[in-house]
Amino acid sequence: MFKPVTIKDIAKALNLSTSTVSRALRGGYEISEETKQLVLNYAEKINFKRNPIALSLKERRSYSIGIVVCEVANVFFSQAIDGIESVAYKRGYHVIISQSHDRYEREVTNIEHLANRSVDGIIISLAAETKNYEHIERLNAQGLPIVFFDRILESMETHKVTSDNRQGAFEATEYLIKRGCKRIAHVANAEQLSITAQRKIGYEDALKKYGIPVNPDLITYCEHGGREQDEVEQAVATLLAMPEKPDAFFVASDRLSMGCLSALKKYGAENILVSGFSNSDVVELFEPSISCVRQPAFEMGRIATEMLISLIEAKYPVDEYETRILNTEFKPIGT
Amino acid sequence: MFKPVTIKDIAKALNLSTSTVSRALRGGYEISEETKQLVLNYAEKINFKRNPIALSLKERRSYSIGIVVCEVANVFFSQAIDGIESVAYKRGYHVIISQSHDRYEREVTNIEHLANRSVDGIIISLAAETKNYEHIERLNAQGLPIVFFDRILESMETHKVTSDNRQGAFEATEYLIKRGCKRIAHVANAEQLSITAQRKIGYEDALKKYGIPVNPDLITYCEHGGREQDEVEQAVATLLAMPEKPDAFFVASDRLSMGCLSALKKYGAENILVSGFSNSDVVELFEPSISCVRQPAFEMGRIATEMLISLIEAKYPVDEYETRILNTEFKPIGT
DNA sequence: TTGAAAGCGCTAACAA
DNA sequence: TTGTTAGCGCTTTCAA
Repeated sequence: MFKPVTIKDIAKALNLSTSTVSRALRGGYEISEETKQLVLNYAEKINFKRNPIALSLKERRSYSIGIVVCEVANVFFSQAIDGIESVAYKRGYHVIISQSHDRYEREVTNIEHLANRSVDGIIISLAAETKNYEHIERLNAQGLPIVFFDRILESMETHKVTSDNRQGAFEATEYLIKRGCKRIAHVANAEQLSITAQRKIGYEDALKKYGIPVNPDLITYCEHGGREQDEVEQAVATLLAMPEKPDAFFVASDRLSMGCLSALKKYGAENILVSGFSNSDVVELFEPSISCVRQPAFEMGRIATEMLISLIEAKYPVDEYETRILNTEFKPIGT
Repeated sequence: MFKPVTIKDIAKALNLSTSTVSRALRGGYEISEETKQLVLNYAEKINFKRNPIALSLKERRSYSIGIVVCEVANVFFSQAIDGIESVAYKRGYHVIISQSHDRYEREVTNIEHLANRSVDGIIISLAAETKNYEHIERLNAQGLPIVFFDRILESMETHKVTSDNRQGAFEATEYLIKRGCKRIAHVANAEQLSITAQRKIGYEDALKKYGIPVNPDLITYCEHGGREQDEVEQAVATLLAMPEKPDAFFVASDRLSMGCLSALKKYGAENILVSGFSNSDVVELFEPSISCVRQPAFEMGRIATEMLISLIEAKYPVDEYETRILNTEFKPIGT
């Protein structure tokens, strides 16, 4: 069926050996300009392309990197992917995207799929449901380069990129306080995620700064990251049903933010002030509205990829790792 | 660095030949139950995985399929991707996603990247800017299985999946007419896209049915698919500046719909009624609001993948091709 | 039932 | 400067 031309075909046609052809193709030294042009012209004519699979087998690397995110339909992640692609392509790498849908099993399957010599390294943001990290630790121990972004695994020794989740959460909460809110609920992501912990600290710090007591009842975790809208609606309903209803919501992620706004609308609680993490580009269209903490998603992807490629191409084993924390930006409603 | 175990390691450890190990691993016949178990147990113990690259080279296929869409940040496409993945994984295929960002050059690059023996087939929705199809036609002629979905290439003989764009557009336009609108503008995608033509026909059919003259001045094409918001704002501004201002908009795609709503809000024209194609799941939060034509994106992805795999795994050359047209669903505002 | 050997497409020592 | 050859990991005839 699909039968691409090989180096052998060229060799035969030109009456050369495959190695000569190979050398000519890769612009080698040790070859006469004449032969080289001959080969190059012919290759061009018949539209020859090196077989990347054979190359991979030979070089024992694939020039492709794997990405694992919870889902591409999430603006934050699709922007991050754009950032990843921007440097990957420039450096000659393919990008293979896979989605965990915030499920542990999917994450394991995807990583194993990617790992087994078909990618040279992996960039990952953990699934909300992941609590066991063996699948990643094992690969890392085997020497597969892994870089974390966004939802990182603190305990693993490798490069990491996050945004300043603490500060972002602080600003979002402070904004609500300054707008006069006193009972600020926090709809959080799965408890074990790094970002959840950081954002919670920021939230609490803001409350403390203004002398507002931290009330654990006002904090709800969505263990599945809001994978099903039910989960979020449940959380919102519970908060709204409290004897002393919250007067504001601080929401910890893009998906949760959308879910909360929907739920608030559904329950007719549009008057409640909302701020939260979201990279949506149509946020100004939302009603009820939301003040957003923006993460530099593209930049995070870019940096994570630089880091990964530096690991992949490192001549000597790397033992100094870096954690980059990028600034967030706060956008109050209507700006 | 990363050094996975090979079949050879197993052979050495167990004092067998590589061929025996290979046979045992793939549950072959011609092998004693005893040896088989021995190998299987050992392989399990050391967590052996076959090297997919070597396999690909050998079998001359990669068990992976390539996808080209304009962007994953678009809900329609991310849903379609979920559909594609759902069947691909079940059938043992990897999925490699790439984005054209509606640019012709990116589409060409991506396709060539994917094609050269690293994928067994391609599922594609054309970039808005693509007007020349040689890059696809050549591959198809070479025997690489290709399936189109959404933005199809009518002239190519292969399987295709679309939704009923004509009917969807008809319903969206008819709705506006029934709400009393008389001057309905149409913000369309790039003119050469299959979906643009179909949706325009649906729009015009509806107008004709109700005796409203088709006014070409009310139709604006966005040649870049709304890749930059400027393009959409320009289109909206021009329409709003007409001596007889339109009283409604029919918008032809998800991206354009978002862009139009933003632009309408910006120009203070929220009173204009809007309907259009959109698979957004937070559409009820939008202000101004929009009535949506929903496409069965997941289903389209699913079917396209079934089709592609049937082409890939076909024992004999296929020469009967199918075009599936799926129904859309119309959701008036507030339902 | 097992092993030896060839080959998928390519590169790189080594020889000529 | 060019060709010969071995080998990347795996499967698969063919022989034993």
